Amino acid sequence: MTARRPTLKDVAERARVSLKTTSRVLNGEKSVRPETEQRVRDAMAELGFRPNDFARRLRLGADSSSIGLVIEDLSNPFYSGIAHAIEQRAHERSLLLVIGSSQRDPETERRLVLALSQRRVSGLIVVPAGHDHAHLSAELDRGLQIVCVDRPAEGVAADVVVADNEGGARLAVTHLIRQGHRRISYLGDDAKLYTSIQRRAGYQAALTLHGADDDPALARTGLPDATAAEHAARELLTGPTPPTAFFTGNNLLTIGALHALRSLGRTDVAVVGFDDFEAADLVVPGVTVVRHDAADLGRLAADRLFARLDGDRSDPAVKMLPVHLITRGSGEITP
Amino acid sequence: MTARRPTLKDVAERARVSLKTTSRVLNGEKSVRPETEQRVRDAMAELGFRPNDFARRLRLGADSSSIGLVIEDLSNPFYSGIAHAIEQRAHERSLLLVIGSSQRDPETERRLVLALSQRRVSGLIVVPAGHDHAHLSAELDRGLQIVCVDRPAEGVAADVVVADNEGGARLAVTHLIRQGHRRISYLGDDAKLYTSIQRRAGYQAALTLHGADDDPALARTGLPDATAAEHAARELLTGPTPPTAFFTGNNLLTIGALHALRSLGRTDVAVVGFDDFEAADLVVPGVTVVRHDAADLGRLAADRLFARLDGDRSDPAVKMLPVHLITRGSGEITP
DNA sequence: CTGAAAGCGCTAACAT
DNA sequence: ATGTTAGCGCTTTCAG
Repeated sequence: MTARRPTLKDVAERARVSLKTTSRVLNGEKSVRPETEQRVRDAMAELGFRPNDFARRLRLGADSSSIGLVIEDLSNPFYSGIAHAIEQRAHERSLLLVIGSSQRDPETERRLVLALSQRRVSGLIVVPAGHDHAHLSAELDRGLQIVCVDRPAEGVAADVVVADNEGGARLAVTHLIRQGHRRISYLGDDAKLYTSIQRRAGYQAALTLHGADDDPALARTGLPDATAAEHAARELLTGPTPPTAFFTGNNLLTIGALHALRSLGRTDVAVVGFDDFEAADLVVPGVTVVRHDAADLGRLAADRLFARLDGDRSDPAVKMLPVHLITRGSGEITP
Repeated sequence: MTARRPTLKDVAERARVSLKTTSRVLNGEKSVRPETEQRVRDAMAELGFRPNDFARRLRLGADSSSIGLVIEDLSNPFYSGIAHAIEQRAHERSLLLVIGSSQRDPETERRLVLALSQRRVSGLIVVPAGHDHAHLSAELDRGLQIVCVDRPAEGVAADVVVADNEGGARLAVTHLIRQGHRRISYLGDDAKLYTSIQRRAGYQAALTLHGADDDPALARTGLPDATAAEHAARELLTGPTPPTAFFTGNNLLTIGALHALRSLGRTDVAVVGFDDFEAADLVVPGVTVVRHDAADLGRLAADRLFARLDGDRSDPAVKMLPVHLITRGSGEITP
């Protein structure tokens, strides 16, 4: 015999008042005699009453007072940093955060977006995966507010908050060139990803601008993780025309490259990585990186979404955050 | 003129069928003529219809098909690792994950738990903060399934999944003693925290068991972050009776201690830390740590919760996960 | 195969 | 200060 969850009506009967009076107490409306209010409150406590959120929101025509976040991989510190910043901002507005990891799978992303929309999230922040973003446009058309973070969704009229990937890469590679390097290798992940494209472009731009070697063999992309980067770096270093420096496209690949250098006993090769990481300053030499702040990215994305929820109807805009070169030693090794 | 969101009734009218038939199509019931079904589907598409989840769940008496997670700090890789594992498991069951960070504040935790319960999450996973867990018991009494992870909530009859903190600490300190250390310092965070208590206990137990120095001045707790640990370590090292080894209570404190050693130019002091961290093997020497897997913790907590949701009514149990000592060099330095 | 009516639990009007 | 009635959008009897 599983006792039915008590409803407002049950409370009303127990307190010997009408449903409406009970509702008044629940909602803190003032026009209730203190004595009556107390009786109602007692009844609620005795019954362990909890208002039914669905009924309430249905009646009010409200949304779920939560925002949805579809992110790539919550276990990656960069993305969880974004998520945390968003969660903090949401908390300030008494909104809950519903999270789903797309695992870079466009279909998973699509399903998550749909599920979140169905649950009537107040707004959505997405790290877009894949290339077909029709489902996002469809939600926008239905009136759901969407903000993209870390990369834009091509062809979707939504706000975007991104880091200056291209500029950061140019900064990194120019720095290496200034140290005297001519043969600089680029290690990157999925070449079709927006961030990869931008970083690769910055790499190329810097090479061209300063007349460094633009040898296609030096650019290795499609590296999914640290191990792949380690293999690629080792191959390059032991090949016929090795690089004297690496520019690595993300934190995992940086770590992979450093493992390769370590295992080959090479201390004469420079490394600059995109993304900072824990203990980067404890490695010897310290790892020079292009840092971009995940928390800032998340914060600004949340703020953009809230502005929209508050009625901002201006044209969708791209917000690009600056990045910084943190020199710690590994990028200052000369050839 | 913001057009009202179309309802099932609107769809029914447009398709010139009854509400019920439309509902049948929506729910994929078979007893609808294909032709009728098509008309309804067309109407839905034309109107951009989306079923109202609140109405649906209200009518069905269902919960929100999501699970709540109240965690300490999503930006800490350890906790985001837990969160990610839970999210993956939830995804397999088509459940969404609603996350809130308590920031170690019991009042924030209480509010989050209440909010999640009100939203009718199917179940709750909590990293308990503080000491008064009455709100958790209250939810349990109302029938909400709760699993605690990383630490138990004292006095609450809920399942718990924790790492073997005490055993891990004993392992670490015994290892240092075996290297010949007698004066081993313990750096810990908030001394009232369950994990801290356990790790501290393991430290003491090992000291006592092997007759190493149990000097109270060597144990420093209440260190909130890496910087605090760095200061504490430096003080100890430059004090009258310095330790020859450190056992650090979490990843942040380990990094702080390493910074202190680095800045003092000390390479003769051993360090073993609780928690593994990114690039721990790239530091020189590699950092010896007690590793416990956040993903395992999350996975098992989720599995426990799902078992409960599936009707398991056995007594609440504590699941303790083993930890492993990863020797990389820093813990093998002899005095 | 299709439809009319009732009701999930709550709040907003409109009484009293 | 309190109560009555209607209805949010959906699904579920129960009829046709």
